[in-house]
Amino acid sequence: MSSEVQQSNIVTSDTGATSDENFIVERIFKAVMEQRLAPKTKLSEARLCETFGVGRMRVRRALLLLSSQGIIELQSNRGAYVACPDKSEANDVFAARMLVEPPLVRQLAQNADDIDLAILTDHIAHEDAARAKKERTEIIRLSGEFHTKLAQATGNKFIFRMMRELVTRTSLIVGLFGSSENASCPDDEHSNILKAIQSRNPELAEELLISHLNHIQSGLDMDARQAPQDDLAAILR
Amino acid sequence: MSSEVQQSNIVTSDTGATSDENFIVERIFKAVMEQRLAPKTKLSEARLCETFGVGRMRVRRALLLLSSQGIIELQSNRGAYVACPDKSEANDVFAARMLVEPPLVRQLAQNADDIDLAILTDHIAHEDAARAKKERTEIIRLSGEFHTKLAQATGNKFIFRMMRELVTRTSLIVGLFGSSENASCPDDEHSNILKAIQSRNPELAEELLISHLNHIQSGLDMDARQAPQDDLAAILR
DNA sequence: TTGACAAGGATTGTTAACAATCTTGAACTG
DNA sequence: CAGTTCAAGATTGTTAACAATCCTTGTCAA
Repeated sequence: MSSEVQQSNIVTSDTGATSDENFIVERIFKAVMEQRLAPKTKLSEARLCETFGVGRMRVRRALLLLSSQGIIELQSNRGAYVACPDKSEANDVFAARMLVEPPLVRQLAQNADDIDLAILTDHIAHEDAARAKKERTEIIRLSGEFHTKLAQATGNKFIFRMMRELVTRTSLIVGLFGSSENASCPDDEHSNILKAIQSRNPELAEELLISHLNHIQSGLDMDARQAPQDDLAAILR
Repeated sequence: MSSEVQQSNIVTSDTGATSDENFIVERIFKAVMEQRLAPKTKLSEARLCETFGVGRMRVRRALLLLSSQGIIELQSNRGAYVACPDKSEANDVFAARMLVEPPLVRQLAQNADDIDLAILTDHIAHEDAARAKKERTEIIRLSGEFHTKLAQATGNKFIFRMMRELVTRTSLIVGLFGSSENASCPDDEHSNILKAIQSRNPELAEELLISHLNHIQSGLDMDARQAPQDDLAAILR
């Protein structure tokens, strides 16, 4: 495990591309992740240009990158829309997480160093604080980020990228199929998973994670999809 | 498990983007995968334009996509170069595969249907044929593709994408750090893994896969890196 | 000979105009 | 009134010229 992880420079997200479009990508990515941009929302080039004060080329490149990550969908001659996962895709996302995440926490329970654990502990504190203040978007963001940080704690950028994609998709899915209450993860499950990792109990950590994922998935209603639209680019600040 | 998998339309690689640049991406991707394009090779826009008979914009978009997949590296004002993984990245790739692939084959041993197994069996036959004829690039291609097809057999596009990225990186790494002999996977290990899956023996399949990955990794010399260069764009046909 | 320096050419990055496609809405027909 | 057609506007796709940067090469001086 690495100590540089929390610096978030070593294990970071986007490869290639200049910093300008990475900024746009990150902003939109984050907005989707926090469910501030609903699926099917149209992202027009002109709007994004003025929002970010940047040329059309940069916006187009950013959109291309986002589409390659599955965050948005590019329709030919029709523009970019926030991705809208369907039932089957939702199942795939959870299946993929069920495959990857249990071995991940198992490994963390065996190998995580103190620095990683400190970061995660710190994160849980933030989550609790946000929950206490009932800050909806903050709760959503931190809930997803916990899982991302688990991956980050491995110090492995491939694992991180995989998990980041899966967690983002999960956020879209929960926004689409979840009831307003369980928009985030159940209260203390994250904390319990971390405790299992800290007490170096791989089996327990894995078991808790599996039931955690099951809780999230079972809180979804795969048939009734949520209100599709809403649009403001002021969402992007 | 799905029956449409081998049609390779359901679980496919690239999201978004028009077909033209996907063609370019696929061509370069494949060339890297088959070790016909060595790391550090420069991919100049002009060259690619004439090679594919396409405008500069298409090429630039393709390069951006390839860089987002980590296949190439975009250097500001200096152009695109085939990615050149270092020692630490190589270790990360194998660590990620060790995390993902064992549960994957375990799951296949439990759930793979006859169609999936038939595809894999067929693949092994092709591999053997290529080996018999000593067709180097074909052997390399099929060796990697076996692992990709394992992922494809799950019918899960996220798992597929993850594995595809990892396998491609592995190909780069083996080309860089491997001796000329073990450029591909050891002879009958793929076959044995498949047999374990067919006989519905998850533990054995997992065990064989782990030792298979270990064989590949231990055949590498992480310190002596290979001849860096060679360039022709006729490589792309 | 070696090194620094500068000019020219080559390559990449950016912009703006143009072309193609889609969307909107009003007029028209049945 | 419902449905269709068509034209104007809006949006996206493409191209070509221009700007900026990098690389090469030849010259010069130590």
